[in-house]
Amino acid sequence: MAYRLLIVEDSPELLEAVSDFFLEEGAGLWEVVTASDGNDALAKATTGSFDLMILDIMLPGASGFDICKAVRRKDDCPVIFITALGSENSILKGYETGCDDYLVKPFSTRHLYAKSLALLKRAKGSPESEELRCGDITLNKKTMLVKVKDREIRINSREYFLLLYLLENKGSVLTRKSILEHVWGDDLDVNDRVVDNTIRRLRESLAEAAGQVKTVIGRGYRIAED
Amino acid sequence: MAYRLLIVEDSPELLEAVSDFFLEEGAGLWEVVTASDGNDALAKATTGSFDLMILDIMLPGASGFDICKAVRRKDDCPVIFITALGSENSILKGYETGCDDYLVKPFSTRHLYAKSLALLKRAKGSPESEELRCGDITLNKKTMLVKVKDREIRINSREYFLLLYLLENKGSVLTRKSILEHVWGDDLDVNDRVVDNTIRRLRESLAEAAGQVKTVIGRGYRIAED
DNA sequence: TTGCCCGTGACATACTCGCGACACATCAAT
DNA sequence: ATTGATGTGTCGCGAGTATGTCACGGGCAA
Repeated sequence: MAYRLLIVEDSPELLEAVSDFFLEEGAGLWEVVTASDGNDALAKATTGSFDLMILDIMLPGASGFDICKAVRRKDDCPVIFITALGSENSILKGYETGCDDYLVKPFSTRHLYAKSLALLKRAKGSPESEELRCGDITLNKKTMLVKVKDREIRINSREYFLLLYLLENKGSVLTRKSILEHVWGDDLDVNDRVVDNTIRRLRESLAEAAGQVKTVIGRGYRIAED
Repeated sequence: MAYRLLIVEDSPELLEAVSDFFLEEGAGLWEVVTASDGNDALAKATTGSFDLMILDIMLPGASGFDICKAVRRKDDCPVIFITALGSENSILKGYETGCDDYLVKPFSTRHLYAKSLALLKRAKGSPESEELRCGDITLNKKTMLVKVKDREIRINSREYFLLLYLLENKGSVLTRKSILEHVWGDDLDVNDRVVDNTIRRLRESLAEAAGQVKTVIGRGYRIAED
């Protein structure tokens, strides 16, 4: 699914350059909304829901600072300032209003793009990773194929979603209860032992990598690197 | 509780400047570990557990990239590169290795500090931030792993929840009654001595850190820094 | 000392979990 | 429709682990 991005910048050329770069570089990854004056931006920022905002500071109407503050009152959406104001005070003011990053013009669009990905990854968890890996196990969300040491293995649906849930929470201990909720959903009229059994079958399917599925007695299960 | 910060930089002056700034500006907020060559840094980064790393790229021994990659194999700790390498390629390579930010020298220490705070705030909710620490004991609520001096220990479920309760109320004395209520819940038809016994077993599990679990005669138990 | 409080080891029991076996549903090929 | 292959839920057993209980003894304060 696409990430919603708001770009606010009063120079039409720069706005277009940045916007185009995101659209071309991450084909389909971004859904870009733009604004070129402060009040328009404020309206869009406060009413819409975004995954990332890139804001100029000096704007006609409300300033980038104003927009950032307004956003922060509402949610925790990542914010990057791009501005010609390179003074230390201005930078620090930016961070005080709660921005995540501050880029002084002129800047490399590619650099901005890399920053955005890193920030999004930090805020949301990895953007475009279709592959989840842990030790010898690789799971591809798109093809739904699972590999152990680059050898493809046969795995059935319940096991697949269980493994997916484990991998998406690599390292964490998952209780039976939460496993049931996430993998079985609302069919909560099932026996507790299905989890054990599915874990067992998953381990069988994983063959050499079976040991990576750890049981934490009294607490649940987790997946580990080895 | 202090954030554990690793700073790696081969110029002694810069290293000291940055380190001092963090220690003075955020009095008590930071626990700083430093390294000035790549191999030392690599050892510290992979064995210790940190909340943030600030890495130079060009170093004697392993490079900052190497350190970042090694760290990423283990966990998700935020990484900021500080370097004289300002070329676009180098910056992008930095982001590819999974860093969160890339600062080109010369930079403002105050700016670095602000970035660090913003990043740390953002990284909340990541595994590292779910950690409770007291003296040599670290408990991660997400992974449910307990470490003593960075060495993982085996602990069973009852002991785990007892330790969790102690750590969440670090400093306070907890009576047997309140411990029973919180750790045992509704099964209140248990003997009073189970608490003692579980405390004993917890101390066994904690090995060297056993002394941190203090008994307060006539009142109950508390956990202390040493 | 006396009495209370706590630590400790031993022990019995309760519990968890892995496992095999089986039942039933689904689905495709015949 | 019949058949068989496959996927999935359920049951019950047994080994290993966790946990509650008890009894004993030591330390400390009065």
